[in-house]
Amino acid sequence: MTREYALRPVSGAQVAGATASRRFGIDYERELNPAQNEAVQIINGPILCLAGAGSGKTRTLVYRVARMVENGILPESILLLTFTRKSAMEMLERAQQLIGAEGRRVNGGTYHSAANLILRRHGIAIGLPSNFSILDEGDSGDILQMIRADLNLEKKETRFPQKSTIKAMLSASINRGISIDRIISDDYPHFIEHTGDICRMLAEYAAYKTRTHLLDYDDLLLDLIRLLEEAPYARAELSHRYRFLMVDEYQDTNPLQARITRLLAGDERNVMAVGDDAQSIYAFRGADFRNILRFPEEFPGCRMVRLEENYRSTAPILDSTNRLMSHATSGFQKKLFTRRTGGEKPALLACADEEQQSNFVAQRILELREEGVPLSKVVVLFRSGFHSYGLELELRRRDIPYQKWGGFKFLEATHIKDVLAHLRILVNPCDQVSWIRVLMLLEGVGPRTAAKIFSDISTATNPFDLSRITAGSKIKEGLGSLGSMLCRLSGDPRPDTSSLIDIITDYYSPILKNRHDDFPKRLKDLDQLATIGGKYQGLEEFLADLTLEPPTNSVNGRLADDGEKEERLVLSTIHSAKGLEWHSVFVIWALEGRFPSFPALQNPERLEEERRLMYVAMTRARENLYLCYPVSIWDAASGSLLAEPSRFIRDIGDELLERWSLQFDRSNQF
DNA sequence: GCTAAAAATGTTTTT
DNA sequence: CATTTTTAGC
Repeated sequence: MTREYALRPVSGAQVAGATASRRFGIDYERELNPAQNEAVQIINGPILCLAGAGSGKTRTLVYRVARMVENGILPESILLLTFTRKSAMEMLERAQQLIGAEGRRVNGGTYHSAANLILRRHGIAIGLPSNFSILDEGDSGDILQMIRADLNLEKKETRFPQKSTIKAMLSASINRGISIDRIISDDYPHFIEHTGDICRMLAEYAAYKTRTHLLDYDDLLLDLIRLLEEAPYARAELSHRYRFLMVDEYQDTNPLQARITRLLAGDERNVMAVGDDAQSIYAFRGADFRNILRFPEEFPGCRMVRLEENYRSTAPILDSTNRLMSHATSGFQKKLFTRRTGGEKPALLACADEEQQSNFVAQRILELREEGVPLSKVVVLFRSGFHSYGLELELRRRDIPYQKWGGFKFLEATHIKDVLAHLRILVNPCDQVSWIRVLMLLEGVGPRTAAKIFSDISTATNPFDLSRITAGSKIKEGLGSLGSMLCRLSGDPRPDTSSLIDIITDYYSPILKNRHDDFPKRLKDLDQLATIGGKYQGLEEFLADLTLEPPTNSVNGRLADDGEKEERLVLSTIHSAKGLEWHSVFVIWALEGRFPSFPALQNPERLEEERRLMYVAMTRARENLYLCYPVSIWDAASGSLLAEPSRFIRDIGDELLERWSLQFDRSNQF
């Protein structure tokens, strides 16, 4: 997502009116509906576009880019903020298809990736060095655990929150703009007695990050705000450079991102926000659908356009999703319409158990393929990553190729993190977390010894000279080979990321073989890491991108690097499926306690979010929609029997769905 | 005191 | 299945 950028002088003519030539030969009035066209033609000033599911939102954004460029606006001065890498890529690709090479010059990415780029360049204005490393959730957890040990908070009689919970508290506090005390007393009342200790840890965490030049995801946003508010010169330059902002999925922005939008918009306020309050599904990370409703107040005089015609789904599917949302207790009431009459009602499948659910899905998918629907046009959606485990077994048994989105990520795998830690040390030798991770890979080194060795390293003139560190002979041996490798790597004047990874992999593979039985698979992952690295010139850029926009391949799925463009079924969490569409959609585990999920059952606001999540899932379908649930399942996690179909199915009602009854057919079992 | 191996446990969703 | 806690071993 990173691209080289050259600042060019801007003249007044670039925002000229509609008289500019139509060089792309686009007939806007014919290719867009009136509402879409209105949104496309309004270029200056704030505009809010409320776009229902499947209403041609991306199309509108892409055409608007074309219109702007036709008007003489430099593609470079357009900044497209989207929520996921997938949608950013899709948008830039489609812009390119429409207007050619100039489309490539449009800037696009997530708020976090934009913050990263801007801070690398301008961060120095607020005292931030440009070689900072970015922490993912796991890294933050490692640091918190270390701090907990340092503060002697390890042994507690009453339950102390886990590191991931503490991080979640901090994130909630920052992203929602609520004090940490209130977050704990409202959302984690059972930990209230530890409030003091948690605050001590978090203060230490903040100090630690500053000291070692580390930024977590939230810091990227916070520091960008700090830069824009405290460095007027940088802000002026940036709002001049990104003169035209477009934000997709605005309903998923949080207060910090809204503030960034306002700051970047500058005085000209050329901002378009696109979104749908009914599809807000990121409240857990501070997003607030009311943000989009507040947009007109934030940008007085803003124009409003509504896109309500759905081009995606058939009428029966849309009827059921409209019905689902008519039970919503908050948000705009609205009804999408479609001209795609005909088509089947969504199918409802009560399965005996998980096995039967998996069997049905697999079998039906094969039938669809017979009917001419390729695997790649089919998706199975579920609430949580682990809901697909059973189905994955069945798919493997039947040799149905699939890829899984969401759930465990490539870079969360230990072997990937190990190799990346070596690279991070090279970029940022103050990075204690990575050092300790690397040192603990050595025979005989645990957390204690690693910390000791690190304190020696941090005072040394050359951090990679490990030969003079005092340690036992066994440890010394390991330190020796680590040190010589690091010296070799850091001595390379023109390092090439992929060969760096290869050298580290050579060093690391004995360790890998020692620890993991499945090392051939993991070595293949490392090969792939090197391949990815080959696409970057700079190491820093590679590491930042990997943290912000990780590859979507799951570790255990078959890797996509084997060249052949095989047709594959997609398995995805609903969150990862947002903004996309498929010919046929299966939603599995539509069961009280799974979807809506257990933790959501207590809280009406969360339940509403689950409803929107179901809405997002169902509106992905063009032609076929299957809602499946096992009739009764013992849930070990909650210790209860789940035997109620999802309340959302009841809300839709029987007359809009078609019940399929499953016959037992033993011939399919083996 | 520290490390390493073995048993237990428990899972939303993502940048 | 991967992390976290417990226990054995050095």
